[in-house]
Amino acid sequence: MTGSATRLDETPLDEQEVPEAGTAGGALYRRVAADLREAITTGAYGEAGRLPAEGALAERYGVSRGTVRQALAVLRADGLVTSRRGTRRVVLGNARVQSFSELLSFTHWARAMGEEPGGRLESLVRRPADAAEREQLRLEPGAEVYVTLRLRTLSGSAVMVERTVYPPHVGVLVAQLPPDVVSHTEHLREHGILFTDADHTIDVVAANAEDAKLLGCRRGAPLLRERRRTTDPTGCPVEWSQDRYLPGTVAFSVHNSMVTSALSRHARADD
Amino acid sequence: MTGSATRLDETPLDEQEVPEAGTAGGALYRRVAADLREAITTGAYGEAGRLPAEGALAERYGVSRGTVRQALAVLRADGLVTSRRGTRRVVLGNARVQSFSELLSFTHWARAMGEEPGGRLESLVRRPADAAEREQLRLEPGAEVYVTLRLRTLSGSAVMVERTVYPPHVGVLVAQLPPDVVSHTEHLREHGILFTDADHTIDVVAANAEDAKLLGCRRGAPLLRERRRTTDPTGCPVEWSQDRYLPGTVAFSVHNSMVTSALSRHARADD
DNA sequence: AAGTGGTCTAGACCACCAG
DNA sequence: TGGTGGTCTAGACCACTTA
Repeated sequence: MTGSATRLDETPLDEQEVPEAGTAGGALYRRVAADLREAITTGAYGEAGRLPAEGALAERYGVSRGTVRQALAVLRADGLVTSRRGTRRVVLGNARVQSFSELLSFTHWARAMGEEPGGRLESLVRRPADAAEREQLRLEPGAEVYVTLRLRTLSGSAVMVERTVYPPHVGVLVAQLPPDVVSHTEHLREHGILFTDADHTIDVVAANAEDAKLLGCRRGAPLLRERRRTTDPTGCPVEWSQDRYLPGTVAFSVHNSMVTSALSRHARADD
Repeated sequence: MTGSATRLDETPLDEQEVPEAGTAGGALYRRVAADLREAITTGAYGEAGRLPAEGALAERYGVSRGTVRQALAVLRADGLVTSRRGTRRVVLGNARVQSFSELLSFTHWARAMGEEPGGRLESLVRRPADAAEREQLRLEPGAEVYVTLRLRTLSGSAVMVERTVYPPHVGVLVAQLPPDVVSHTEHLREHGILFTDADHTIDVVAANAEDAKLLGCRRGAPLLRERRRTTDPTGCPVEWSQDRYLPGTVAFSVHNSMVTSALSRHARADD
Protein backbone atom coordinates (compact mmCIF):
# COMPACT_ATOMS: atom_id res chain seq x y z
CA MET A 1 0.00 0.00 0.00
CA THR A 2 2.56 2.54 1.10
CA GLY A 3 5.24 1.88 -1.41
CA SER A 4 7.23 -0.72 0.42
CA ALA A 5 5.73 -0.22 3.86
CA THR A 6 8.62 -2.20 5.27
CA ARG A 7 12.24 -1.63 6.20
CA LEU A 8 14.45 -0.58 3.38
CA ASP A 9 17.02 -3.27 4.09
CA GLU A 10 15.21 -5.41 1.58
CA THR A 11 15.85 -2.89 -1.16
CA PRO A 12 18.79 -4.00 -3.29
CA LEU A 13 21.76 -1.73 -2.92
CA ASP A 14 23.42 -2.65 -6.17
CA GLU A 15 21.75 0.04 -8.26
CA GLN A 16 24.45 2.41 -9.39
CA GLU A 17 22.79 4.49 -12.10
CA VAL A 18 23.25 8.19 -12.56
CA PRO A 19 23.78 9.99 -9.25
CA GLU A 20 20.86 12.22 -10.12
CA ALA A 21 17.19 11.41 -10.50
CA GLY A 22 16.04 7.83 -10.30
CA THR A 23 13.84 6.99 -7.35
CA ALA A 24 16.64 5.25 -5.46
CA GLY A 25 19.67 7.33 -4.64
CA GLY A 26 22.45 5.75 -2.65
CA ALA A 27 21.68 7.69 0.50
CA LEU A 28 19.24 6.19 2.92
CA TYR A 29 17.20 9.35 3.28
CA ARG A 30 16.82 9.57 -0.49
CA ARG A 31 15.29 6.14 -0.60
CA VAL A 32 12.94 7.00 2.23
CA ALA A 33 12.02 10.22 0.42
CA ALA A 34 11.42 8.35 -2.83
CA ASP A 35 9.23 5.82 -1.09
CA LEU A 36 7.19 8.47 0.66
CA ARG A 37 6.87 10.49 -2.53
CA GLU A 38 5.54 7.43 -4.28
CA ALA A 39 3.05 6.81 -1.50
CA ILE A 40 1.89 10.42 -1.45
CA THR A 41 1.47 10.89 -5.17
CA THR A 42 -0.33 7.56 -5.35
CA GLY A 43 -2.81 8.95 -2.90
CA ALA A 44 -2.03 6.55 -0.07
CA TYR A 45 -2.50 9.37 2.44
CA GLY A 46 -5.46 11.01 0.76
CA GLU A 47 -5.97 14.41 -0.79
CA ALA A 48 -5.06 16.52 2.22
CA GLY A 49 -4.33 13.68 4.60
CA ARG A 50 -1.86 13.56 7.46
CA LEU A 51 1.42 11.69 7.34
CA PRO A 52 2.50 9.33 10.13
CA ALA A 53 4.60 10.87 12.88
CA GLU A 54 8.36 11.08 12.40
CA GLY A 55 8.87 8.46 15.06
CA ALA A 56 6.47 6.06 13.40
CA LEU A 57 8.20 6.50 10.05
CA ALA A 58 11.58 5.99 11.65
CA GLU A 59 10.41 2.70 13.08
CA ARG A 60 8.75 1.62 9.86
CA TYR A 61 11.86 2.18 7.78
CA GLY A 62 14.25 1.07 10.45
CA VAL A 63 16.17 4.35 10.45
CA SER A 64 16.74 7.11 12.94
CA ARG A 65 14.48 10.08 13.31
CA GLY A 66 17.16 12.34 11.87
CA THR A 67 17.18 10.41 8.63
CA VAL A 68 13.41 10.58 8.40
CA ARG A 69 13.56 14.33 8.89
CA GLN A 70 16.12 14.63 6.13
CA ALA A 71 13.80 12.75 3.80
CA LEU A 72 10.82 14.87 4.77
CA ALA A 73 12.82 18.05 4.18
CA VAL A 74 13.17 17.00 0.55
CA LEU A 75 9.44 16.56 0.19
CA ARG A 76 8.74 19.85 1.87
CA ALA A 77 11.11 21.68 -0.47
CA ASP A 78 9.24 20.13 -3.38
CA GLY A 79 5.99 21.47 -2.01
CA LEU A 80 4.57 18.02 -1.40
CA VAL A 81 3.85 18.44 2.30
CA THR A 82 3.52 21.15 4.92
CA SER A 83 5.10 20.96 8.34
CA ARG A 84 4.45 22.85 11.52
CA ARG A 85 5.21 22.27 15.12
CA GLY A 86 2.57 20.40 17.06
CA THR A 87 0.82 18.63 14.20
CA ARG A 88 1.57 15.90 11.77
CA ARG A 89 2.58 16.85 8.27
CA VAL A 90 -0.22 17.39 5.79
CA VAL A 91 -0.22 16.45 2.12
CA LEU A 92 -0.16 19.65 0.09
CA GLY A 93 -0.51 18.51 -3.48
CA ASN A 94 0.64 16.15 -6.13
CA ALA A 95 4.01 17.60 -6.96
CA ARG A 96 5.29 18.30 -10.40
CA VAL A 97 8.62 16.53 -10.11
CA GLN A 98 11.21 17.43 -12.67
CA SER A 99 14.84 16.48 -12.57
CA PHE A 100 17.45 19.17 -12.82
CA SER A 101 18.79 17.99 -16.16
CA GLU A 102 15.29 17.86 -17.52
CA LEU A 103 15.05 21.53 -16.76
CA LEU A 104 18.35 22.51 -18.32
CA SER A 105 18.19 20.33 -21.39
CA PHE A 106 15.57 21.05 -24.01
CA THR A 107 16.08 17.54 -25.35
CA HIS A 108 15.53 15.83 -21.99
CA TRP A 109 12.49 17.93 -21.36
CA ALA A 110 10.89 17.22 -24.71
CA ARG A 111 11.44 13.50 -24.43
CA ALA A 112 10.06 13.40 -20.90
CA MET A 113 6.86 14.86 -22.34
CA GLY A 114 6.73 12.29 -25.09
CA GLU A 115 7.40 14.85 -27.78
CA GLU A 116 10.07 14.67 -30.43
CA PRO A 117 12.73 17.35 -29.88
CA GLY A 118 14.40 18.84 -32.89
CA GLY A 119 16.70 21.70 -33.59
CA ARG A 120 19.18 23.32 -35.83
CA LEU A 121 22.43 25.06 -35.07
CA GLU A 122 22.05 28.35 -36.90
CA SER A 123 25.46 29.73 -36.07
CA LEU A 124 28.49 29.32 -33.89
CA VAL A 125 31.00 32.13 -33.54
CA ARG A 126 34.05 32.77 -31.42
CA ARG A 127 34.72 36.34 -30.43
CA PRO A 128 35.93 38.52 -27.53
CA ALA A 129 33.50 38.67 -24.63
CA ASP A 130 31.77 41.94 -23.94
CA ALA A 131 31.56 43.44 -20.48
CA ALA A 132 28.25 41.80 -19.57
CA GLU A 133 29.43 38.41 -20.71
CA ARG A 134 32.67 38.71 -18.79
CA GLU A 135 30.78 39.46 -15.65
CA GLN A 136 28.29 36.63 -16.07
CA LEU A 137 30.93 34.07 -16.91
CA ARG A 138 33.55 35.59 -14.62
CA LEU A 139 36.17 36.02 -17.34
CA GLU A 140 39.26 38.18 -17.56
CA PRO A 141 39.29 41.18 -19.90
CA GLY A 142 40.30 40.05 -23.37
CA ALA A 143 38.91 36.55 -22.88
CA GLU A 144 37.01 34.98 -25.75
CA VAL A 145 33.64 33.28 -25.73
CA TYR A 146 31.79 30.88 -28.00
CA VAL A 147 28.30 31.97 -28.96
CA THR A 148 25.69 29.66 -30.43
CA LEU A 149 22.30 30.34 -31.93
CA ARG A 150 19.89 27.43 -32.08
CA LEU A 151 16.32 26.99 -33.22
CA ARG A 152 14.46 24.36 -31.20
CA THR A 153 11.39 22.52 -32.39
CA LEU A 154 8.79 20.23 -30.87
CA SER A 155 7.38 17.66 -33.24
CA GLY A 156 8.56 19.70 -36.17
CA SER A 157 7.21 23.12 -35.28
CA ALA A 158 9.42 25.97 -34.12
CA VAL A 159 9.06 26.73 -30.44
CA MET A 160 12.12 28.50 -29.14
CA VAL A 161 15.26 30.40 -30.08
CA GLU A 162 18.26 29.77 -27.86
CA ARG A 163 21.30 31.99 -27.66
CA THR A 164 24.06 30.58 -25.50
CA VAL A 165 27.41 32.02 -24.49
CA TYR A 166 30.10 29.57 -23.36
CA PRO A 167 33.42 30.25 -21.66
CA PRO A 168 36.48 29.00 -23.57
CA HIS A 169 36.97 25.66 -21.84
CA VAL A 170 33.37 24.70 -22.57
CA GLY A 171 33.17 26.41 -25.92
CA VAL A 172 35.95 24.33 -27.45
CA LEU A 173 33.93 21.21 -26.69
CA VAL A 174 30.80 22.69 -28.22
CA ALA A 175 32.72 23.68 -31.32
CA GLN A 176 34.01 20.16 -31.80
CA LEU A 177 30.49 18.83 -31.57
CA PRO A 178 29.13 17.07 -34.67
CA PRO A 179 26.41 19.27 -36.18
CA ASP A 180 23.79 16.54 -35.97
CA VAL A 181 24.08 15.93 -32.22
CA VAL A 182 20.66 16.17 -30.62
CA SER A 183 21.57 17.06 -27.06
CA HIS A 184 24.69 19.11 -26.54
CA THR A 185 23.99 19.11 -22.80
CA GLU A 186 24.33 15.33 -22.70
CA HIS A 187 27.47 15.53 -24.79
CA LEU A 188 29.05 18.03 -22.46
CA ARG A 189 28.30 15.84 -19.48
CA GLU A 190 30.14 12.98 -21.10
CA HIS A 191 33.13 15.26 -21.45
CA GLY A 192 33.19 16.10 -17.78
CA ILE A 193 31.24 19.35 -17.84
CA LEU A 194 28.69 19.10 -15.04
CA PHE A 195 25.74 21.40 -14.40
CA THR A 196 24.74 21.71 -10.76
CA ASP A 197 23.35 25.18 -10.09
CA ALA A 198 21.37 27.63 -12.16
CA ASP A 199 19.92 31.10 -11.84
CA HIS A 200 16.87 31.83 -13.95
CA THR A 201 15.19 35.11 -14.80
CA ILE A 202 11.86 35.11 -16.62
CA ASP A 203 10.17 38.00 -18.39
CA VAL A 204 8.68 39.14 -21.70
CA VAL A 205 10.48 40.67 -24.68
CA ALA A 206 9.59 41.69 -28.21
CA ALA A 207 10.89 39.57 -31.06
CA ASN A 208 13.75 41.11 -33.02
CA ALA A 209 14.22 40.58 -36.74
CA GLU A 210 16.22 37.40 -36.23
CA ASP A 211 13.70 35.92 -33.77
CA ALA A 212 10.86 36.71 -36.12
CA LYS A 213 12.52 35.04 -39.08
CA LEU A 214 13.38 31.87 -37.18
CA LEU A 215 10.16 31.49 -35.24
CA GLY A 216 7.90 32.62 -38.03
CA CYS A 217 6.29 35.41 -36.05
CA ARG A 218 6.06 39.14 -36.62
CA ARG A 219 8.82 41.45 -35.53
CA GLY A 220 7.82 42.94 -32.21
CA ALA A 221 5.66 39.96 -31.32
CA PRO A 222 5.86 39.01 -27.63
CA LEU A 223 8.09 36.15 -26.53
CA LEU A 224 8.55 34.53 -23.14
CA ARG A 225 12.20 34.95 -22.25
CA GLU A 226 14.25 32.84 -19.86
CA ARG A 227 17.77 33.91 -19.09
CA ARG A 228 19.84 31.33 -17.31
CA ARG A 229 23.32 31.20 -15.85
CA THR A 230 24.55 27.73 -15.03
CA THR A 231 27.53 26.76 -12.89
CA ASP A 232 29.45 23.55 -12.29
CA PRO A 233 30.15 21.88 -8.91
CA THR A 234 33.09 24.17 -8.27
CA GLY A 235 30.94 27.25 -8.70
CA CYS A 236 32.49 28.10 -12.06
CA PRO A 237 30.06 29.47 -14.70
CA VAL A 238 29.76 27.14 -17.67
CA GLU A 239 26.91 28.65 -19.65
CA TRP A 240 24.94 31.83 -20.03
CA SER A 241 21.86 31.29 -22.10
CA GLN A 242 18.90 33.28 -23.28
CA ASP A 243 15.89 31.32 -24.50
CA ARG A 244 12.90 32.93 -26.24
CA TYR A 245 9.69 30.93 -26.47
CA LEU A 246 6.65 31.51 -28.61
CA PRO A 247 3.66 32.35 -26.37
CA GLY A 248 1.47 29.38 -25.50
CA THR A 249 4.22 26.80 -25.89
CA VAL A 250 5.62 26.82 -22.39
CA ALA A 251 5.02 27.84 -18.78
CA PHE A 252 7.30 27.86 -15.76
CA SER A 253 6.26 26.70 -12.31
CA VAL A 254 7.84 27.34 -8.94
CA HIS A 255 6.98 26.36 -5.42
CA ASN A 256 8.12 28.34 -2.44
CA SER A 257 7.30 28.68 1.22
CA MET A 258 8.03 30.86 4.18
CA VAL A 259 10.97 28.64 5.10
CA THR A 260 12.34 28.09 1.61
CA SER A 261 12.02 30.77 -1.01
CA ALA A 262 14.25 30.66 -4.06
CA LEU A 263 11.87 32.91 -5.98
CA SER A 264 11.98 36.67 -6.23
CA ARG A 265 10.29 39.44 -8.17
CA HIS A 266 12.21 42.31 -9.70
CA ALA A 267 11.27 45.66 -11.10
CA ARG A 268 11.97 45.91 -14.83
CA ALA A 269 14.45 43.57 -16.46
CA ASP A 270 17.84 45.02 -15.69
CA ASP A 271 19.16 44.56 -19.17
CA MET B 1 35.10 41.73 9.56
CA THR B 2 32.97 38.64 9.38
CA GLY B 3 29.78 40.02 10.80
CA SER B 4 30.35 39.24 14.44
CA ALA B 5 33.22 36.82 14.03
CA THR B 6 32.67 35.71 17.61
CA ARG B 7 30.36 33.42 19.50
CA LEU B 8 26.72 34.27 19.26
CA ASP B 9 26.24 34.28 23.03
CA GLU B 10 26.96 37.95 22.96
CA THR B 11 24.05 38.57 20.67
CA PRO B 12 21.06 39.83 22.66
CA LEU B 13 18.26 37.30 22.79
CA ASP B 14 15.52 39.77 23.55
CA GLU B 15 14.59 40.53 19.96
CA GLN B 16 11.09 39.20 19.43
CA GLU B 17 10.01 40.77 16.16
CA VAL B 18 8.00 39.06 13.49
CA PRO B 19 8.81 35.36 13.23
CA GLU B 20 9.59 35.88 9.57
CA ALA B 21 12.33 37.93 7.94
CA GLY B 22 14.56 40.01 10.10
CA THR B 23 18.17 38.89 10.18
CA ALA B 24 17.87 37.35 13.63
CA GLY B 25 15.37 34.54 14.04
CA GLY B 26 15.05 32.85 17.37
CA ALA B 27 16.71 29.65 16.26
CA LEU B 28 20.45 29.42 16.67
CA TYR B 29 21.05 28.21 13.14
CA ARG B 30 19.10 31.15 11.76
CA ARG B 31 21.38 33.58 13.52
CA VAL B 32 24.43 31.76 12.22
CA ALA B 33 22.92 31.81 8.73
CA ALA B 34 22.16 35.51 8.99
CA ASP B 35 25.68 36.28 10.14
CA LEU B 36 27.24 34.24 7.36
CA ARG B 37 24.93 35.77 4.79
CA GLU B 38 25.99 39.20 5.92
CA ALA B 39 29.64 38.25 5.70
CA ILE B 40 29.24 36.72 2.26
CA THR B 41 27.25 39.53 0.67
CA THR B 42 29.66 42.02 2.17
CA GLY B 43 32.40 40.26 0.29
CA ALA B 44 34.31 39.05 3.33
CA TYR B 45 35.09 35.81 1.55
CA GLY B 46 35.73 37.29 -1.86
CA GLU B 47 34.03 36.90 -5.18
CA ALA B 48 34.32 33.14 -5.53
CA GLY B 49 36.15 32.50 -2.29
CA ARG B 50 36.02 29.50 -0.01
CA LEU B 51 34.18 29.41 3.29
CA PRO B 52 35.82 28.12 6.45
CA ALA B 53 35.31 24.44 7.20
CA GLU B 54 32.21 23.38 9.09
CA GLY B 55 34.28 22.50 12.11
CA ALA B 56 35.94 25.89 12.15
CA LEU B 57 32.60 27.65 11.93
CA ALA B 58 31.20 25.48 14.69
CA GLU B 59 34.04 26.51 16.94
CA ARG B 60 33.81 30.16 15.98
CA TYR B 61 30.11 30.37 16.77
CA GLY B 62 30.28 28.04 19.72
CA VAL B 63 27.69 25.64 18.30
CA SER B 64 27.72 22.06 17.14
CA ARG B 65 28.56 21.02 13.63
CA GLY B 66 24.96 20.01 13.03
CA THR B 67 23.76 23.52 13.71
CA VAL B 68 26.35 24.96 11.35
CA ARG B 69 25.19 22.55 8.66
CA GLN B 70 21.60 23.63 9.17
CA ALA B 71 22.64 27.24 8.68
CA LEU B 72 24.64 26.44 5.57
CA ALA B 73 21.71 24.51 4.11
CA VAL B 74 19.74 27.76 4.19
CA LEU B 75 22.43 29.59 2.28
CA ARG B 76 22.76 26.81 -0.23
CA ALA B 77 19.02 26.83 -0.90
CA ASP B 78 19.28 30.55 -1.53
CA GLY B 79 21.96 29.96 -4.10
CA LEU B 80 24.59 31.78 -2.08
CA VAL B 81 27.11 28.94 -1.85
CA THR B 82 27.87 25.60 -3.44
CA SER B 83 28.74 22.50 -1.49
CA ARG B 84 30.36 19.25 -2.49
CA ARG B 85 32.10 16.49 -0.66
CA GLY B 86 35.81 16.90 -0.25
CA THR B 87 36.10 20.68 -0.61
CA ARG B 88 35.12 23.74 1.30
CA ARG B 89 32.03 25.58 0.21
CA VAL B 90 32.48 28.22 -2.46
CA VAL B 91 30.72 31.56 -2.68
CA LEU B 92 28.36 31.41 -5.64
CA GLY B 93 26.95 34.88 -5.91
CA ASN B 94 25.41 37.80 -4.13
CA ALA B 95 21.93 36.54 -3.51
CA ARG B 96 18.79 38.43 -4.17
CA VAL B 97 17.11 37.92 -0.84
CA GLN B 98 13.41 38.50 -0.72
CA SER B 99 11.11 37.65 2.12
CA PHE B 100 8.10 35.50 1.46
CA SER B 101 5.60 38.24 2.24
CA GLU B 102 7.44 40.61 -0.03
CA LEU B 103 6.78 38.17 -2.80
CA LEU B 104 3.10 37.69 -2.08
CA SER B 105 2.21 41.26 -1.30
CA PHE B 106 2.39 43.82 -4.05
CA THR B 107 2.45 46.53 -1.39
CA HIS B 108 5.39 45.02 0.50
CA TRP B 109 7.28 44.51 -2.70
CA ALA B 110 6.78 48.05 -3.96
CA ARG B 111 7.81 49.59 -0.66
CA ALA B 112 10.91 47.42 -0.46
CA MET B 113 11.94 48.91 -3.80
CA GLY B 114 11.33 52.41 -2.61
CA GLU B 115 8.40 52.93 -4.92
CA GLU B 116 4.96 54.10 -3.94
CA PRO B 117 2.38 51.33 -4.36
CA GLY B 118 -1.13 52.28 -5.35
CA GLY B 119 -4.21 50.50 -6.44
CA ARG B 120 -7.92 50.51 -6.87
CA LEU B 121 -10.48 47.84 -6.16
CA GLU B 122 -12.40 47.67 -9.42
CA SER B 123 -14.92 45.08 -8.33
CA LEU B 124 -15.76 42.52 -5.69
CA VAL B 125 -18.42 39.89 -6.34
CA ARG B 126 -19.64 36.83 -4.53
CA ARG B 127 -20.81 33.94 -6.64
CA PRO B 128 -20.80 30.14 -6.89
CA ALA B 129 -17.40 28.67 -7.62
CA ASP B 130 -16.86 27.02 -10.98
CA ALA B 131 -15.20 23.65 -11.33
CA ALA B 132 -11.67 24.98 -11.73
CA GLU B 133 -12.02 27.24 -8.71
CA ARG B 134 -13.41 24.43 -6.58
CA GLU B 135 -10.45 22.29 -7.43
CA GLN B 136 -7.89 24.99 -6.76
CA LEU B 137 -9.43 26.04 -3.48
CA ARG B 138 -10.58 22.54 -2.58
CA LEU B 139 -14.20 23.49 -2.12
CA GLU B 140 -17.39 21.43 -2.10
CA PRO B 141 -19.81 21.64 -5.03
CA GLY B 142 -22.15 24.56 -4.50
CA ALA B 143 -19.63 26.51 -2.44
CA GLU B 144 -19.33 30.22 -3.05
CA VAL B 145 -16.23 32.31 -3.66
CA TYR B 146 -15.35 35.99 -3.45
CA VAL B 147 -13.71 37.40 -6.56
CA THR B 148 -11.82 40.68 -6.64
CA LEU B 149 -10.41 42.69 -9.51
CA ARG B 150 -7.69 45.19 -8.66
CA LEU B 151 -5.56 47.57 -10.66
CA ARG B 152 -2.09 48.04 -9.16
CA THR B 153 0.13 51.03 -9.80
CA LEU B 154 3.72 51.98 -9.12
CA SER B 155 4.30 55.67 -8.56
CA GLY B 156 1.02 56.43 -10.25
CA SER B 157 1.34 54.43 -13.43
CA ALA B 158 -0.62 51.25 -14.08
CA VAL B 159 1.50 48.13 -13.88
CA MET B 160 -0.64 45.11 -13.16
CA VAL B 161 -4.15 43.73 -13.09
CA GLU B 162 -4.88 41.28 -10.30
CA ARG B 163 -7.80 38.87 -10.22
CA THR B 164 -8.09 36.96 -6.98
CA VAL B 165 -10.48 34.24 -5.91
CA TYR B 166 -10.97 33.69 -2.17
CA PRO B 167 -12.67 30.84 -0.36
CA PRO B 168 -15.62 31.88 1.85
CA HIS B 169 -13.81 32.13 5.18
CA VAL B 170 -11.24 34.49 3.67
CA GLY B 171 -13.63 36.25 1.35
CA VAL B 172 -15.83 37.52 4.15
CA LEU B 173 -12.82 39.28 5.62
CA VAL B 174 -11.90 40.82 2.28
CA ALA B 175 -15.46 41.99 1.77
CA GLN B 176 -15.45 43.76 5.13
CA LEU B 177 -12.28 45.55 4.21
CA PRO B 178 -12.41 49.34 3.97
CA PRO B 179 -12.04 50.33 0.31
CA ASP B 180 -9.02 52.52 1.02
CA VAL B 181 -6.87 49.84 2.62
CA VAL B 182 -3.51 49.68 0.87
CA SER B 183 -2.43 46.16 1.65
CA HIS B 184 -5.17 43.58 2.00
CA THR B 185 -2.50 40.94 2.60
CA GLU B 186 -1.39 42.72 5.74
CA HIS B 187 -4.98 43.12 6.82
CA LEU B 188 -5.68 39.43 6.41
CA ARG B 189 -2.65 38.53 8.47
CA GLU B 190 -3.93 40.65 11.32
CA HIS B 191 -7.13 38.66 11.17
CA GLY B 192 -5.37 35.36 11.52
CA ILE B 193 -5.07 34.39 7.87
CA LEU B 194 -1.49 33.27 7.35
CA PHE B 195 0.26 32.61 4.05
CA THR B 196 2.98 30.00 4.21
CA ASP B 197 3.19 28.13 0.90
CA ALA B 198 2.61 29.16 -2.70
CA ASP B 199 2.66 27.59 -6.13
CA HIS B 200 3.45 29.94 -9.01
CA THR B 201 3.05 29.47 -12.74
CA ILE B 202 4.46 32.05 -15.12
CA ASP B 203 3.68 32.52 -18.81
CA VAL B 204 2.50 35.01 -21.43
CA VAL B 205 -1.08 35.84 -22.36
CA ALA B 206 -2.82 38.34 -24.59
CA ALA B 207 -4.68 41.20 -22.95
CA ASN B 208 -8.45 40.89 -23.03
CA ALA B 209 -10.75 43.88 -23.33
CA GLU B 210 -10.83 44.44 -19.59
CA ASP B 211 -7.05 44.22 -19.23
CA ALA B 212 -6.58 46.63 -22.09
CA LYS B 213 -8.94 49.19 -20.63
CA LEU B 214 -7.37 49.11 -17.18
CA LEU B 215 -3.73 48.96 -18.22
CA GLY B 216 -4.06 51.32 -21.15
CA CYS B 217 -2.72 48.89 -23.69
CA ARG B 218 -4.17 47.43 -26.87
CA ARG B 219 -6.41 44.40 -26.78
CA GLY B 220 -4.25 41.40 -27.63
CA ALA B 221 -1.11 43.05 -26.33
CA PRO B 222 1.19 40.63 -24.50
CA LEU B 223 1.19 40.49 -20.70
CA LEU B 224 3.37 38.55 -18.29
CA ARG B 225 1.02 36.36 -16.29
CA GLU B 226 1.63 34.91 -12.84
CA ARG B 227 -0.91 32.50 -11.46
CA ARG B 228 -0.53 31.75 -7.79
CA ARG B 229 -2.19 29.44 -5.33
CA THR B 230 -1.42 30.18 -1.71
CA THR B 231 -2.06 27.99 1.31
CA ASP B 232 -2.01 28.52 5.07
CA PRO B 233 0.00 26.56 7.66
CA THR B 234 -2.60 23.80 7.74
CA GLY B 235 -2.34 23.29 4.00
CA CYS B 236 -5.70 24.87 3.34
CA PRO B 237 -5.91 27.07 0.18
CA VAL B 238 -6.58 30.70 1.04
CA GLU B 239 -6.15 32.44 -2.30
CA TRP B 240 -6.01 31.77 -6.00
CA SER B 241 -4.75 34.76 -7.89
CA GLN B 242 -3.93 35.68 -11.43
CA ASP B 243 -1.72 38.70 -11.96
CA ARG B 244 -1.08 40.25 -15.37
CA TYR B 245 1.87 42.63 -15.74
CA LEU B 246 2.68 45.06 -18.50
CA PRO B 247 5.89 43.97 -20.26
CA GLY B 248 9.04 45.59 -18.97
CA THR B 249 7.69 46.28 -15.51
CA VAL B 250 8.67 43.07 -13.81
CA ALA B 251 10.83 39.95 -14.01
CA PHE B 252 10.87 36.81 -11.89
CA SER B 253 14.03 35.11 -10.70
CA VAL B 254 14.58 31.61 -9.39
CA HIS B 255 17.57 29.69 -8.19
CA ASN B 256 17.74 25.94 -8.29
CA SER B 257 20.31 23.21 -8.07
CA MET B 258 20.70 19.51 -8.55
CA VAL B 259 19.86 18.95 -4.90
CA THR B 260 17.03 21.44 -4.61
CA SER B 261 14.84 22.18 -7.54
CA ALA B 262 11.48 23.81 -6.99
CA LEU B 263 11.33 24.98 -10.59
CA SER B 264 9.78 23.15 -13.52
CA ARG B 265 8.94 23.81 -17.15
CA HIS B 266 5.63 22.80 -18.69
CA ALA B 267 4.32 22.46 -22.19
CA ARG B 268 1.57 24.99 -22.96
CA ALA B 269 -0.36 26.57 -20.14
CA ASP B 270 -2.95 24.02 -19.10
CA ASP B 271 -5.74 26.49 -18.86
C1' DA C 1 47.54 11.09 3.40
C1' DA C 2 45.10 14.76 5.26
C1' DG C 3 41.18 17.57 5.13
C1' DT C 4 36.37 18.26 4.12
C1' DG C 5 31.55 17.65 3.47
C1' DG C 6 27.79 13.84 3.34
C1' DT C 7 25.30 10.62 6.00
C1' DC C 8 23.54 8.35 10.08
C1' DT C 9 22.70 7.54 14.98
C1' DA C 10 20.93 8.31 19.83
C1' DG C 11 19.35 11.15 22.91
C1' DA C 12 17.72 15.50 24.85
C1' DC C 13 14.76 19.53 25.56
C1' DC C 14 11.48 22.80 23.99
C1' DA C 15 7.40 25.09 21.57
C1' DC C 16 3.23 24.28 19.83
C1' DC C 17 -1.40 22.11 18.76
C1' DA C 18 -5.29 19.56 19.80
C1' DG C 19 -8.46 17.05 22.59
C1' DT D 1 -2.00 16.91 28.95
C1' DG D 2 0.01 14.03 25.50
C1' DG D 3 1.68 13.88 21.03
C1' DT D 4 4.17 16.23 17.47
C1' DG D 5 7.63 18.66 14.97
C1' DG D 6 11.66 22.09 15.75
C1' DT D 7 16.17 22.58 17.49
C1' DC D 8 20.61 21.22 19.33
C1' DT D 9 24.36 18.13 20.72
C1' DA D 10 28.20 14.62 20.37
C1' DG D 11 30.14 11.30 18.06
C1' DA D 12 30.91 8.09 14.31
C1' DC D 13 32.06 6.48 9.66
C1' DC D 14 32.39 7.16 4.84
C1' DA D 15 33.25 9.32 0.07
C1' DC D 16 35.52 12.52 -2.08
C1' DT D 17 39.01 16.22 -3.34
C1' DT D 18 43.41 17.89 -3.27
C1' DA D 19 48.11 17.79 -3.03
